[in-house]
Amino acid sequence: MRSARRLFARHGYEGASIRAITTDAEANLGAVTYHYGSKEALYHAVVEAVLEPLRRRVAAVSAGPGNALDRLEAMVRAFFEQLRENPDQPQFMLQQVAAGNDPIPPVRATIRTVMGELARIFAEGEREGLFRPIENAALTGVSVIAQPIQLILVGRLLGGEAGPLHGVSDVEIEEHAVRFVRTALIRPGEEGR
Amino acid sequence: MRSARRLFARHGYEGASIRAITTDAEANLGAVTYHYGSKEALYHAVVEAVLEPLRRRVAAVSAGPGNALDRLEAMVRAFFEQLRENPDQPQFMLQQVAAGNDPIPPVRATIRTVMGELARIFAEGEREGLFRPIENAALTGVSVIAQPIQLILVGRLLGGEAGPLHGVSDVEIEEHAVRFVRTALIRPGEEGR
DNA sequence: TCTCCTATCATACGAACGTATGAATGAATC
DNA sequence: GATTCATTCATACGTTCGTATGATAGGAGA
Repeated sequence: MRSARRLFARHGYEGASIRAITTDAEANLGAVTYHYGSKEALYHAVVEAVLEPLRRRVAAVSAGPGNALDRLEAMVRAFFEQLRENPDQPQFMLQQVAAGNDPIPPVRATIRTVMGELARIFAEGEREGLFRPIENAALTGVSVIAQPIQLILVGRLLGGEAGPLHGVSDVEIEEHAVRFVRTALIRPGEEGR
Repeated sequence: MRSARRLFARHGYEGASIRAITTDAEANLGAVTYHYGSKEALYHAVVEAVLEPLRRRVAAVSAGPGNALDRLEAMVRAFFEQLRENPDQPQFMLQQVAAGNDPIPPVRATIRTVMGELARIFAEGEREGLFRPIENAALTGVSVIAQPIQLILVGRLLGGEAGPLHGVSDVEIEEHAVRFVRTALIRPGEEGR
């Protein structure tokens, strides 16, 4: 599983061969077929294993303490935490998106969970007068989630020796994302909160 | 080229075979080798062909009229225009990012151009007092560019029959992105501009 | 000790891959 | 009309792919 996860993330579904995975895992070539039935089944298992903890984390934040702004910030931080702990995960999410096909069930479930929790936070934030009016919760949700995902991924890409993000720490990136999202959503006059 | 572009975008580099591409293009199997030399050379040609117009467009916006806020908005709209006219492009950009390897030269050039132009806009916006203080231009640039990319891609994914973005038009998506970015960067008190 | 049963192993199979090769084609040049 | 030359075409090569198969191993339960 660990090898599959890394190689699928790095090279995509077609690019990661069963041979490469089993060799990396120091297992026999037949191991995938025996334990999972097929390469595709292994892939689905990996995706589910990657996304399930994210769903749990998101649900926990949503049930957590604080007002809407606190919980929004916690949501962004939860994404960062999750993506930092699982360096291969963003690639998976983007591969799913980039493929453009109907997403497989665990992806669909994760999208539904995240969007649902964000919509609740937005609604509460508007009710409390903490947030600006939000015209479309789904679009705003995408805008918010885009921050951790894009920043982590692109940050990795631009963080190289000569890249524009060279030397920028993970903490700085997270604080930037939180500030950016907060600023975009908070109602003018509530900035102190 | 057109077939290669579509199939590379849809299935990734490894997932799109020369046979599939040439069949789709109603060309001979040998056409790729003859005209480009190898599959990899074809891929590089496709990436360059996809990114070059984007670089031109970004440069044009940066040289265009208006204050920093106008040009920032124009930049976001330019991305939407570009991505709408080239439906396969976002996948390419994300595949490059997801692969995590050293980006190939056209990608590197595009990143440099976009980030550079955005940094100029930010600096001018701060100087004019139109923008909030921007702590890190590169991070803020990523946050801005994440909007069109993520919204177009995820919008496609969530726009299905039962998706949360079903029925949301391209125009609404673009207006949302412009508003989101504008709100996140404009200095309080300048909202009327 | 013998019997299961699960797991690992080496190996084989057909299909699909990227690439190479030489013949056919057909418009341009003389 | 003959020649040239850039393309197209059918086909072949060796490799790698996902999967299937039968042998082997080794601990658990009788």
